[in-house]
Amino acid sequence: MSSSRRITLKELAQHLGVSTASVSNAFNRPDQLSHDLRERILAEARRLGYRGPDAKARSLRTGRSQIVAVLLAESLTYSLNDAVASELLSGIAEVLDAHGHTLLLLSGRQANDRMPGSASIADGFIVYGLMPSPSLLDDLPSQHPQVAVDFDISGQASVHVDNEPAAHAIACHALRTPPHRAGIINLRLTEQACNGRIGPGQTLLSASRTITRARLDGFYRAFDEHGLDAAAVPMWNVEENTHEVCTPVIEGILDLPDEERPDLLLCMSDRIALTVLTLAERRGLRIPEDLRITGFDGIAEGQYRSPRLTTVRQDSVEKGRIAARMVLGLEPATPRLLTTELLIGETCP
Amino acid sequence: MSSSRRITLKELAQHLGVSTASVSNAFNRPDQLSHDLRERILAEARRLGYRGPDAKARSLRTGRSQIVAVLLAESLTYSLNDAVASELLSGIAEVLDAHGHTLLLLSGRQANDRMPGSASIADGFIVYGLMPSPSLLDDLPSQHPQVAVDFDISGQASVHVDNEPAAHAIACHALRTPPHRAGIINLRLTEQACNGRIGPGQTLLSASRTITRARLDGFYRAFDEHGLDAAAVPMWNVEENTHEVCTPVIEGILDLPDEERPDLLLCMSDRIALTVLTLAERRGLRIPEDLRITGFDGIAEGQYRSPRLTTVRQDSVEKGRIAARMVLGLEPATPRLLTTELLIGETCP
DNA sequence: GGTCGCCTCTGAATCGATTTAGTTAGGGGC
DNA sequence: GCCCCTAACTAAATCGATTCAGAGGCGACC
Repeated sequence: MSSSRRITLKELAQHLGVSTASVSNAFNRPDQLSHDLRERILAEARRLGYRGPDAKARSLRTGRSQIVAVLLAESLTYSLNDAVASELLSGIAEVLDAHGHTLLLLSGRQANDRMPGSASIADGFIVYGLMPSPSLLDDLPSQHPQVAVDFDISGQASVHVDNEPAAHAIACHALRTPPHRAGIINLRLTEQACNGRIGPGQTLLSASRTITRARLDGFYRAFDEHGLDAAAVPMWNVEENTHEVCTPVIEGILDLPDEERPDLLLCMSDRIALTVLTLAERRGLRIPEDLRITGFDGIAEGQYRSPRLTTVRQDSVEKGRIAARMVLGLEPATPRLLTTELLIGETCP
Repeated sequence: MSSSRRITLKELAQHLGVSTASVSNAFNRPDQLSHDLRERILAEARRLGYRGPDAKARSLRTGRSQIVAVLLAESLTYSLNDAVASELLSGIAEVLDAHGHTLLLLSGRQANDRMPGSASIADGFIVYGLMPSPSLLDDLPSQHPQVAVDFDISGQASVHVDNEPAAHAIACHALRTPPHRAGIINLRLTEQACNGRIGPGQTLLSASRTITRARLDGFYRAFDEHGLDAAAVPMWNVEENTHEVCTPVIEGILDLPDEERPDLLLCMSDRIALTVLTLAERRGLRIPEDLRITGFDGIAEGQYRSPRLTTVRQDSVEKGRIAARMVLGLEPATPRLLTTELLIGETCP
């Protein structure tokens, strides 16, 4: 019954005494053969346990695999546990699913520095974030569509979020109530890796190297407009958007003597803001009386809790949907810029 | 320079005046040809923009694709936003990455009821959770390894968590302080879909149909051992492990008059427990004085917050690692049962 | 000097499908 | 009865690689 090797289309054709073309058509183009023959073929296929054309052979012959690869700048382990990346993937998966495609996950931080060979199996690529090594993109088969998310690949389609105005908006909201001492916690903003206070000597990355630079520009514009000296606002930096990495930096901030501790912290991500919130609560600080906190991203974790995080929401799911539609050719592959929405929670009313 | 079509291995061989075998060996088996020839081939490949053997053709010929598929019982959209599933994927990705494999995401809840044809491209399958339609598993190429996670496929390897003892342990912890009124919030436990109170008429699913049944058995054993009448404990049920679905059910519980509202809620998942926590806090209930809450899973969101959730941790990342190692043949493909760890937080000290 | 073995390299079969061009049979129109 | 058209089916080329069996050359050993 179940032989060790799977039966092939050719063998099935021989069993039936028909050509391989007819069997192929029975599965792919029902209008190309008579109803009776088709039924006969499908019945025999079921009987012999033939599960349909082999994907490897089919993809070689047709040149298409029905697979779209998502190439993530961060490691898969990190990305899968990051709410923003998960939402993006979720939006991508939704559209791919609806159009009979599947999702292959690739990371720019593999064990070795090269793209795995299996990458070239995909029909198209969605690239999320700036790769650690730009040469990785050279390995992608150039004749397949590529869509960049949250950064740019020259000459390719892209989906972006309007970071500067979003950051400006939330900072304006926060600065309506003048803080005694504001502070900013950045994410991967410095040229040299830095987990802690950003000193005057450190150079910052440009907006083409990190999206948080655009957010900082928005913050600065808001400070300026409120007559505050942005350059005097203390800044910290974290290299990774995780509890583990953020915790020591934030503890350093919260453990400052009362007269130095900020009473307003603008954070570059919800993950950072939530970590601030947790650690502040554990120290018995009153939120928002003793400390006001803002985030960025609008992840679910910040909203389905009490107090709710004040933040600005980017629709990462929609970002994924658009990228997926572009890569499938369902939508013109042009640069798209998404807007954001201010969410006023209880951490900074 | 860059023609529209990619150059093939055969064309590269012709350019160089060598056989295709040598070019193939240059990329795959460096010991099979002289150093000089190999360098000459690689140099010419670079010059002509040849990016290495095509994955489609290679996988057809070798029979292996270096791709492992993860088949998820839930939709991808749900799974990617579920912390437990994400941790599992994360563990899988970690091992696959380290061994040069990539990850293909498939869902048992596709648009149509059949497995996408591209599934047969994978070298092996990790199946997570009970499929909505069991026939989906028949579509999987049977000669490739399959590993079941959190359920069983007859005759296949599996990775399980020891649910009953885990649930027993946390219930025992909670019952050390006798509650006035305990309650249990279940997850997809009833035969008929039900979001709300479980009445006496409803039949429960067996442990082979849902993992939460084993957890309930553990709870019941603990009640028995503490001389409490488990059958008298009110139970609720939710059909999906999300804020949206849980919220109305939990509001119904918390809005009960004081003398009926439970002061101990045992929840089948951390997601449920965290939703209880949020809604209780918004109502001004004191945790744990007015209401003690326990979860199940040990997701990060429950621990990196204040108050910390009392729960029992299953190591989903490790579960993923083991499944991946089994599917790659790095570990014997035998049934594995993982133990859990009681985490005592502030929601039920 | 002959033989053996090793190192390089090549020719050709093969993986399992899809698809083009073409053949056959049958029916309708005149 | 003839011609043309369509429907149904087939033969064979092809997609782009891998790999087995074998050929040729060279040095070493007896």
